[in-house]
Amino acid sequence: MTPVMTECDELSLPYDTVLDESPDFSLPQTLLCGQAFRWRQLDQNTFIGAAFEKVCQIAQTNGKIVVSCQSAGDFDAVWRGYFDLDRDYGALKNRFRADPALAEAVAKAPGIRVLRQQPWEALCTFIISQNNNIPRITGIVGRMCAAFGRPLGGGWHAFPTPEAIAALAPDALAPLRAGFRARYLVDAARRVVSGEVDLEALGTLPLDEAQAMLTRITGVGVKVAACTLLYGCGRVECVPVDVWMRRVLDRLYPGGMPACTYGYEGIAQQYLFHCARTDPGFLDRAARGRHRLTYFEDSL
DNA sequence: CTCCAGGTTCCCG
DNA sequence: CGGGAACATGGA
Repeated sequence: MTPVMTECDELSLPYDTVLDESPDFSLPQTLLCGQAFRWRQLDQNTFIGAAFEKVCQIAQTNGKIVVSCQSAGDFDAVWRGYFDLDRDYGALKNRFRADPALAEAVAKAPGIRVLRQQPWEALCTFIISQNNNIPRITGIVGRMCAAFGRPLGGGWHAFPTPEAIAALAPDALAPLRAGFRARYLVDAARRVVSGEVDLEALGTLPLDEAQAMLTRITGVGVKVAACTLLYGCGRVECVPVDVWMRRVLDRLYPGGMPACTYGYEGIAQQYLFHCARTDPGFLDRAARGRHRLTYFEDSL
């Protein structure tokens, strides 16, 4: 007997939207730079993933980017916003290039964009990220969706709702192998469901108030709060400071992010983070360059 | 076997 | 208050 597939297990992505290729949008640079954990690379230039309870495949070939969606309205309703396609990254990068170190970082990965994810998913994935590495974060997030998220077809699942997680005891999360972070996820869910953490308000509240709301959650410190605000709430002025950005700030910007990033510090952060993490010589080179500038100014 | 990983909490001086 | 160790898990 062959097993019968129910209709909802099948995945079809019949609705294509075609975009022109752009120097401001690289799929690997954007999807593999540690900001989102729900994308699988099918080949060099093809990815499939889920967000906002939808699945899509996105491929870059022959000067075009093809976004293949489940339903007719998905591109405009979900993916246009998710990939931040209405923001002019070319103009932003021109501003950033006023700073020499940023100019190098932008040149190194010019196709990075900052995704606009859902607040709850960003909160959870960055709770999971603490003292952890990207492959394992991806694994835990995948198991979390498979175990508790609504099926979307083809074995894909939505990210679980706060209600679904709030209803669980922490040991019910044991199969995720999230370790000590399991109870943090349940605490976060409980506070979201109770309204103590207002995910909508995080998008507009003054940054210090939004941070205070998030850090009330056990297991959420300043860094995870900043990631939630930047990647989940569209707060592009927000800079998560992890070990890599700590080094960048100490070495290059002890007085804070440079003026040319004003209002978009979080986006500038993404280029700097990527460069510091993947290019071992970047910080030394950039710091030397900074010293030369300072020396030059002193000699005037 | 030790070390480390987009941190945070807890505890001790 | 400031500095460390502990915290689960798994890959190098």
